[in-house]
Amino acid sequence: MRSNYNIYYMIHITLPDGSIRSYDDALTAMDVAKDISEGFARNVISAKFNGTTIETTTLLTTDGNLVLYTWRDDEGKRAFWHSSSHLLAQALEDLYPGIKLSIGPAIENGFYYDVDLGDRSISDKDFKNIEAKMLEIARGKHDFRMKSVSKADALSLYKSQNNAYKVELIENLDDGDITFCDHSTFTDLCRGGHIPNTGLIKAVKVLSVAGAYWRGDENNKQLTRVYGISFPKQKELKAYLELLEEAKKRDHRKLGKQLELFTFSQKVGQGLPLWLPKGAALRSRLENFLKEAQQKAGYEMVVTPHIGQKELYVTSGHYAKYGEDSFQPIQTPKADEEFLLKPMNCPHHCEVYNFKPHSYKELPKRFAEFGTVYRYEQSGELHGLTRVRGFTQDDAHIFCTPDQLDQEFKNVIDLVLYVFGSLGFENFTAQVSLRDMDDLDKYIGSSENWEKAEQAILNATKEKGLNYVIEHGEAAFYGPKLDFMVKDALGRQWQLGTIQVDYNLPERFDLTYKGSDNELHRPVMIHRAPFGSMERFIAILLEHTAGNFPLWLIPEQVIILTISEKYEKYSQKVLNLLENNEIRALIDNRNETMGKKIRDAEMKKIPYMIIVGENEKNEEKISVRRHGGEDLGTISVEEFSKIVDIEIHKTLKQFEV
RNA sequence: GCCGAUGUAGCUCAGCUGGCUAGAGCAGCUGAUUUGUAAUCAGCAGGUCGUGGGUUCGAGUCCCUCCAUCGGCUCCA
Repeated sequence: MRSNYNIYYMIHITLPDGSIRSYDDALTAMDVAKDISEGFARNVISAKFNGTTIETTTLLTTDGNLVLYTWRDDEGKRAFWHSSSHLLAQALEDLYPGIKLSIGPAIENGFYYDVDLGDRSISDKDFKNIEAKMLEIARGKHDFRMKSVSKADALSLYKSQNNAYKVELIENLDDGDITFCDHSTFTDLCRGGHIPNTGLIKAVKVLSVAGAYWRGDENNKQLTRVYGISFPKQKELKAYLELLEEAKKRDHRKLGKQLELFTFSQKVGQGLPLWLPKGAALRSRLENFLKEAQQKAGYEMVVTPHIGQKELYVTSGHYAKYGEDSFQPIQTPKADEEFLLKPMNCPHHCEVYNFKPHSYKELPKRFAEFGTVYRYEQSGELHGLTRVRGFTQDDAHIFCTPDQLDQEFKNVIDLVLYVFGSLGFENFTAQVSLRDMDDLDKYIGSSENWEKAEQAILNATKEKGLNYVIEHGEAAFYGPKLDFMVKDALGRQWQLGTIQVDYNLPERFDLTYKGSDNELHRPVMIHRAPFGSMERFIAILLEHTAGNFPLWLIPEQVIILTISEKYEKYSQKVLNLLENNEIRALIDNRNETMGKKIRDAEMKKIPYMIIVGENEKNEEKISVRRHGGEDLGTISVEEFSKIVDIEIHKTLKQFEV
């Protein structure tokens, strides 16, 4: 790497392991990779220099930190998929001349491109053509080449194509910062971060099309979004598609049907789940579990009606915000009388608080209720049990003094962590949802109170040592939130537990307490729901466990399988013994073979199978098989009860205040 | 609500370019079998092909409306 002209200075490249390589001339990231090893260089597909994503062909002219990425790194995948989206765009332009490109980023699994197709449309019948075109381009092994373009040139290019989307994007960029990326005959406005050439893309799949509003605003034109994914090897694409198939088997809608937990009826209405006996049993067990913990944590249960006068929601501010988009008021024979189905429990709980004057000595008051609420979600938004129109919140509202807020908030975090821990949710994200500072009109309440509330949440979250992310613009209209996000089988994030600080409703409902100074003060309110809603929580739990719920929760823990009808009496005796030990069991004494009964029990995902026949009857014992096939041998009911007890207490701990 | 797709028996699915009384497996019912760790055998029954219109000599199949579901977008108190 010796040059005749630059012998007086050296370039020092620091690699992630801390080693420093020195070169006496400018060189590319790929040159450094080759210098490390030719084999490694063949796998390098993208790079970062001093924290900025660069091309592998970018000339490094100064000292700095270089990170080289392969397909195994997230950064590498991002570059791979970002590059693939260029191919998608080119393929679409080839197949649908005159379309207008807008944006096309890499996403968590793959990439998309949003295009304006004019009056044409794309459906899944076209996917094969698009894939074939993309692969054809890929095989050309075209290099990705970045170039700087002046703002004027960039604008004139897209203005000549009548592409208002790109023009809008460029207008928001500074002259000098504008780059394009070329490959083959294709060019696109682009910030950079590509793989070396198109030839690395060996497998491509167009996954779906969808409408997507320009800039995510439903007032803008809806573009066509084409989703795809690509891989360096055909084998990897196949594995990915198989993974998707596997995930679909854990879909809560499928399992809910299979395990007879819940159903929907067109006659009842969309988004209105019907809980079947087993689902209802599971649900009430979950409720009791939380009730017990809440009782220890000083909550008091209340019960409030499913409807409330319209005035209630005018007072709360919800009517102004959501009135139009809600189930419309219920009329009565009396003119001017209107009730709303309750879309949340807070206004009712405010009135519960208001039933008598409070002293600071009584606070905090913690009112809890499994409150069923109804929200008119847009039809296109409904999704199994995770997004419904009628659901039950494990709701509670804490009314406390401003001084108590921090501690109360932290206590609620403990309760949520207890709930998540007992159900095996370890991979959750704590999301601190704050205001969108660019659109403050959306929110009600004083900015001073918002400031206090946001600070309180951040403090508690940090102090509890939660791994958290901050999302601006995700707050509720009346206050900031701490949401516990969990992913479903397909990797979609759902909000389960939520804790929200609210200074607003106490104001609107004129809630007060008498302080030690004999003056009236405003309490602070915390809304919280550890599950979020029973429906969504059970849905996500189903997807996480694939229906193999924790033993303490599952509706049917044990099934007794009789070898033949001759052992029915003994099986009944075993059932009674199990029931005495508070084990939930049922008997399968059908006239079927053992193989058949086991198969059925396996498919119902019952954790334990007890087989009783001649031997068991004579020895007064039971033979136990665990779901999945493990044989626990022939043991007594007492020994079995101990096994069950140990397993239950492994996951279900007592809540400690 | 918007874009795209799908809708056949309780469940899972066949049914090609429109052409005899719409098929299968599982589940159900009846009978035989009395069974030892993932499907015993036989028979029976079960569908206005999501809904309402249209095209056609003829529609599960083609077209339109509506409904529901699925993947996204927007929304999510």
